[in-house]
Amino acid sequence: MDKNQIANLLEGIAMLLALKEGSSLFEVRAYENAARALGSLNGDIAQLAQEGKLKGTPGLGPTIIKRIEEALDTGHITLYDELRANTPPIKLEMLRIAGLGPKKINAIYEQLHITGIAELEQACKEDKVAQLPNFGKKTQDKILQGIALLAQHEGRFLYPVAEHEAEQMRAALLTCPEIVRLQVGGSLRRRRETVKDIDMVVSVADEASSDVGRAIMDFFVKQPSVQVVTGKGDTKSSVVLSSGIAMDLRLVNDSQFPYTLHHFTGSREHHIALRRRALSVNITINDYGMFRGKDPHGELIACKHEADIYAALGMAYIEPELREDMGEIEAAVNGSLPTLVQESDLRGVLHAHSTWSDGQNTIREMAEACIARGYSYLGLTDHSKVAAYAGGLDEQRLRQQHEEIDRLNDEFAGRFCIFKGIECDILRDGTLDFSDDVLASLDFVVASIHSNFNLSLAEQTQRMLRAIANPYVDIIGHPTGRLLLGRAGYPIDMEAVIEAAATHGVCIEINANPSRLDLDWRFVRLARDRGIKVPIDPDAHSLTGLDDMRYGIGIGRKGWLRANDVLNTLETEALLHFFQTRRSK
DNA sequence: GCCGTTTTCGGCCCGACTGTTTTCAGTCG
Repeated sequence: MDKNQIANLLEGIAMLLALKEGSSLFEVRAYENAARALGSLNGDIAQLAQEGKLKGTPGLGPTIIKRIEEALDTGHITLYDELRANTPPIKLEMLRIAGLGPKKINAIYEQLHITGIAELEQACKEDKVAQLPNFGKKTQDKILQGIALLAQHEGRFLYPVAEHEAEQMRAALLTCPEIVRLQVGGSLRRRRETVKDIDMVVSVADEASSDVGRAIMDFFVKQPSVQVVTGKGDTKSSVVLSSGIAMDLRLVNDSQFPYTLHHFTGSREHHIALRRRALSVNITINDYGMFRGKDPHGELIACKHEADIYAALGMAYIEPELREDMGEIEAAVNGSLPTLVQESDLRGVLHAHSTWSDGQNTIREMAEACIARGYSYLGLTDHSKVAAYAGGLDEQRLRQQHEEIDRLNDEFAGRFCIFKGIECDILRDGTLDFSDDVLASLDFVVASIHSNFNLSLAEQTQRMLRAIANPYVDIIGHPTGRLLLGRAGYPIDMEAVIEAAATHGVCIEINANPSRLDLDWRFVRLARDRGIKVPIDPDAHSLTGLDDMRYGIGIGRKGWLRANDVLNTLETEALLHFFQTRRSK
């Protein structure tokens, strides 16, 4: 059993405990904390357990360590099995409905004996839920809305969808002259790969009356993109937009803005850790300020900007992308936070397609679009021959493509460079779709899996490791094959892949396509720590696909990448040297 | 269930909004 499987079991225990009547919420939290602590643990879990090194890890106490050991020894956690056996599955399903928590779920289950979501929907329509004690018509309607939302999108949205909605609303609100500051917070600001809802914070002048706030809230809920108003107050309103995504608007006085923005940027885990640190230096933080002592009406520590909040705690400013309680607080205290990569650090594009395979634009068009975006090079990577569905190139067409690239490079000489690459399929057995002498004719090789997704974890990992060991492979493309909100990636031992890539000096890309964002940011950090260069690649199949680079930048920043950790921040000559040096080894 | 340079017991981040009930519990972020 690996680390993530055990973390999932612990998370499951937390969820099941929450649904069990009479259990302690703090115990639930303890299991949640433990699951996360395990997730961010480096190294082989079995080995750490054997050497007794789990002890001392914050969040892992004697009881939970015993449960981890049980999972390692037997593949099971008895507590989990028991809880699972005693929890009707419908309770877990109901947990995913917005507005339903453990208490209401238990009340519904005990009194209506529901066994499925469809039955719950039926019971709502028959007005049975509204009749329950402490329930009412509005709660019932909210449950129906929640069920509809769940069916529509599984409750999450791709980053660009949320970004677009947020940008539109931002532009509309900025026409209100009373608004002093306005910023998007939440997971969107933290650049998570998918977003559940949009948080926006606005401020008005300190001396503004509550009428001003009310007018802004009225304006907000009347925007054309608002479909349903789910809550409205003077300082907070909630809506669902026509795209199905929920949005909260928070309104404060301008002197409270930095504290509130910080609060609504999250993450929850970052705040718990930060507030714990604040308490240890006798400071209390809430949505509206930070105060000396334990009294949230005590002496205010004045902050104009978010950075002042961290400074008051004796810490460096923590970029929103890093606020996930993954070690950023310790790093901010001891001054070891990285200077994160920015889009302007990128010098060129690697991993892009043209009309030679399944791209929509010619090589020239792609190259000129790169020049227009300020890039110095394009690493062209059309598909290899086995990818017939994508018009993959055979050896002869590859040679013809190289002639075209040579002509274009002559034309662009001195101001732009096209590198001859390929996105070469990794075959089922881990060999590549081209022979070594064909691969040798290229400047660089991206190797990707596009078939046989259903191999076992062991087989898929072996397949990838064999490809990584091929001396002509420079970059692994979209390493899990996942499509966000669409399909899970193929099973693969990513730690083993990263280890092998580090050994062979192979890069692992962040595929910047917003439906992929693969390598996952949680593993980007690990790859970086192992010294792996991580290219940020658009996998562009058209000119507009080149604009996806910024989504990859977001993920790179979440993975603590600095500019020199990213392969395509290298200038043309340096990158060529990098590829040639790998070849000569 | 975890944790401790005030604590080995008694805390655990903190507050808005909602709905139902009439003073507060539940949910959410």
